[in-house]
Amino acid sequence: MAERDRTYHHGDLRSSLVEVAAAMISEGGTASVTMRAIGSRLGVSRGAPYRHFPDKTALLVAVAVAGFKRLNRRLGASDTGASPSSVEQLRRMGEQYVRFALEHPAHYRLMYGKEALARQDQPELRKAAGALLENLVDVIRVHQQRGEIEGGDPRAQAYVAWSAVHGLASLLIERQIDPNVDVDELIRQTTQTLLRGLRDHSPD
Amino acid sequence: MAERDRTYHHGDLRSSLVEVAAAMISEGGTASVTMRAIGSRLGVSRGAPYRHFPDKTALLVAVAVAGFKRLNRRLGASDTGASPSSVEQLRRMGEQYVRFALEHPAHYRLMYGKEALARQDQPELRKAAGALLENLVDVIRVHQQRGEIEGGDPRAQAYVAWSAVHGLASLLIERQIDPNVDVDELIRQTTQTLLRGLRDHSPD
DNA sequence: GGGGCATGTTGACCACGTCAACATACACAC
DNA sequence: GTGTGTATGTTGACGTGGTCAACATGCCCC
Repeated sequence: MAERDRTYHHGDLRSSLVEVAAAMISEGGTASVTMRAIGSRLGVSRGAPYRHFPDKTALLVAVAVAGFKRLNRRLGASDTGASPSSVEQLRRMGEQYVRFALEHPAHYRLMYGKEALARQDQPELRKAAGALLENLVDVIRVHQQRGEIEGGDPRAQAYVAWSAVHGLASLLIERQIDPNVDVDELIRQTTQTLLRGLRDHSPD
Repeated sequence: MAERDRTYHHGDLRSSLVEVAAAMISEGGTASVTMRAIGSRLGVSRGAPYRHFPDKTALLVAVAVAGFKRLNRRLGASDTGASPSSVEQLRRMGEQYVRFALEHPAHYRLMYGKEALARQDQPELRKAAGALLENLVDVIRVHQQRGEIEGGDPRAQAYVAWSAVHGLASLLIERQIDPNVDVDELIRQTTQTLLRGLRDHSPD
């Protein structure tokens, strides 16, 4: 993957480490990611990563951050999509979100579920996830101004929307959902319900 | 905790193990749960648990299952609540769900996020989580019949509802949500939005 | 062309899950 | 009661993995 020639000094170990760790997570799950294994895969010793990350957790944080950035980029793409017409745009964002999780389940799990990462407040992680939220808030604000979504605190609405898609993604990944269910249809139904709920109307 | 007298044979190690493991998870997180530590806390050697569980994962599964049962019981309580009047009942269920997660974050995390548990299809776990879903489906069906919720596949709607509360619970636990946000209000808003979305009306 | 810092290596340590061999004691038959 | 078999608990050992300290290497800049 890394195009560097292999001298004694690797050249760009740090980013290679993140890449390889991410790949290994995707292939074999978090359990298969071992400092020794990562090193050996890069033709480097087990100790080498410690020159770039204080410990394994820090490496995993970097991987998680990279995941958030990728996800963010992907959502951005569907954001500025062809026709920024109706609520359809928001729908598509939600869909892309879930799809990302389904395509990279282990990576997604790391981004969220990792207790070890959440335990210490990792500022980088927080920032990456925060960026995601900010983008969502912006999009919601736009839709509010168009009157397509009920007024009120856009941040709160963003949290609600995030909850919906994250919850669905999470349940799907953890196989809590009957495999016979039509996933596409379920995604559509979820975003549909969410958007209906966010649309202004009705008494209470 | 366990009231047994400590002879050589513990008497009821199996359930004590589950209890203690659950307690340790709550107190120190999953990482603190070690076969050795569990044993020592029960005045028993590190090998003893292996007479009751084939491996650590099996023990954790038992803990997770216990968690699902507790959660289920709690939701059941709010189900048959005083006034089975309006959609308020559903709202309360959602609220209780999230509250449970907030009160037992590590336990909740174990119930879902544990990759190791999900990886092998643990039938017991599946059953316990399935029971949760079934109850939710039932409640939704009732509300459908009352016309308080749009018709359609109640199972799909249950998944949508589950996604919403699970997502919110998960984000809260993983501290992805700004601590300055009023949690109660956010919970209310989430269930509110969800129920609006599920209510029948409007074109599409 | 030499010194210093960044980077990589190796040996060692400890914690942990797990297994096999061994110990104990309770239950039940006689 | 006595004996024996099975369930339960213990201990020693092994392999894996994260991590640190001591050492090696080589790039960069004067």
